[in-house]
Amino acid sequence: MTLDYTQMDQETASDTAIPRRSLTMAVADRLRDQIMRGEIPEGAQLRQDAIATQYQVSRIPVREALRQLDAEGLIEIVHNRGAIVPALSPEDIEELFSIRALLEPEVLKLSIPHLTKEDFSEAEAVLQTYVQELKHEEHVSAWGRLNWQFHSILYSRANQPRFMAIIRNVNNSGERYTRLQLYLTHGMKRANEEHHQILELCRNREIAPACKLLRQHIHFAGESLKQALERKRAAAQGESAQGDSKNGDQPSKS
Amino acid sequence: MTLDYTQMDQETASDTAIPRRSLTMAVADRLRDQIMRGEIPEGAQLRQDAIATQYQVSRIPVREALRQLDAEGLIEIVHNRGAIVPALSPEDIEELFSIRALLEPEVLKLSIPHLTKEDFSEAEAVLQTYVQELKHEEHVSAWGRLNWQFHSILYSRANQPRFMAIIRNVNNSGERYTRLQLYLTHGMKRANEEHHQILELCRNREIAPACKLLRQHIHFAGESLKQALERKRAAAQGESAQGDSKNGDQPSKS
DNA sequence: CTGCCGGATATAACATGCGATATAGTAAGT
DNA sequence: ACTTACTATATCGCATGTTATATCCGGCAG
Repeated sequence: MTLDYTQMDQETASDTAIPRRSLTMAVADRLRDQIMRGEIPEGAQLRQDAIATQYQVSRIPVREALRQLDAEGLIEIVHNRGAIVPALSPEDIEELFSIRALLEPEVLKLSIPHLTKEDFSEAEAVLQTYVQELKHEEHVSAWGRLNWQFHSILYSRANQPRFMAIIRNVNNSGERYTRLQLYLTHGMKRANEEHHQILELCRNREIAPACKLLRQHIHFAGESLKQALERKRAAAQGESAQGDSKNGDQPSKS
Repeated sequence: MTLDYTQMDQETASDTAIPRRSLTMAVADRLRDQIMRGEIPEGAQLRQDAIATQYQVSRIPVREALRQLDAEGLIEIVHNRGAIVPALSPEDIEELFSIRALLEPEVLKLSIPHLTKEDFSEAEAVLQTYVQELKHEEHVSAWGRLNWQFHSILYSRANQPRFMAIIRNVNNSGERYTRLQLYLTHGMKRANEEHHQILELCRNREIAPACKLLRQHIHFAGESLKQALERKRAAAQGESAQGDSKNGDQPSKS
């Protein structure tokens, strides 16, 4: 996977202009970010022309970016019918978190022995930022990123790039639902406490307990998210057939 | 006419969507197959123009197919410099099989309760074909496919598409090295015996033993492949050119 | 003789245009 | 009035042409 991990947030502001480097990559990053933040809601169909004109590029980079995202599992491309952001079923959520619960403890196990003090303080800083952001409800989308940052720091010393690529993709696929978890504030609180506990166990190099707690942590997060999703779907069932306007910040066309 | 839409020979019944093939998909399948069979050797650089003229298509489908394969982890695209088939290090092999050893038993556990008699007989047939093919050394490339067929049949009832997608990709990434395992004939024999044992355990619905044996089976296969690869690399160290048997029809610059 | 710089060439990245295909809307027939 | 078939439009897919960038080679200077 040719993801450019080095430079992530350099072009966050510009809406239409794409900076240098590969246009395809830039468009893919942009769309991925928008999907993960929920700005492109589930079920939305991504039309190549609209995206191309929006980003001031031709349709070729857009097409390739869409194919990239399709391979990452973020969208689905159907022949001659465009790409859509699939709505994840509770079963999908369960499966995603099962994969996480399986892979991430294994990577953590390999990483813990090589974690440095700098890693720990960095993770600590992320957790503090996390607490700060929790106070502002409007920063929901930041939570998912901070969550991933914390986890990925802990895994960073495992030196298992393929594991990490898979884990990253799986996390991305579900991240656009993290805003749902805001509804269960106690769930977030619990997650935060577990994060601190996990970090402490890693500091003490208690590998097995840390991995076990991590597995439980992921499992619980998946369960609560699954339930939140089921509630949301049940609530959306009663409403109109077309009016899912609660996430009305969709950009696909204007 | 090098490219035929109509012939969709592969695809075991695991895929949900079996839509019409686009040129991009066809090219991607072709290239993926060639890479997995080893017809495109490691280190070869895939030039878009050459592939396009070879398959009688334009460069656009080729580009998109390459990007697809890149996202699958089969090749690496470097900006403005084309795509290459990466040479996997022994550590890569180890990581790939670690992932398999982690994911596949979990899927098998979920699948076993729902396996039918038809599944068992189908798997049995694959194993018999496998034994047949082993006698002909020239059919090495068939072994990888049969191996995957057998495994995927056992997992097919788990109904975990994302697990399966990951497992499939991980298997694909390493499959072009299965020919190396031919060198250790006893390893193949052992693999065959283990396959039969696993199948028997699945028949008796002995979930835990089956999963445990599967894990060991994958682990052993990875270890032996890793050792074979190390031997090959050590041998290739002396002679800069190693004669790969069949790559006469490939766009490799020389 | 060697190392650096600049142009030529090859190759990938991107844009535009055209043909193909699916969906929707309308009209006609039962 | 309902269903079906046909047409029109919007969108995707592929081809060809153009631009940008990296590599390679040769000349010039030190």
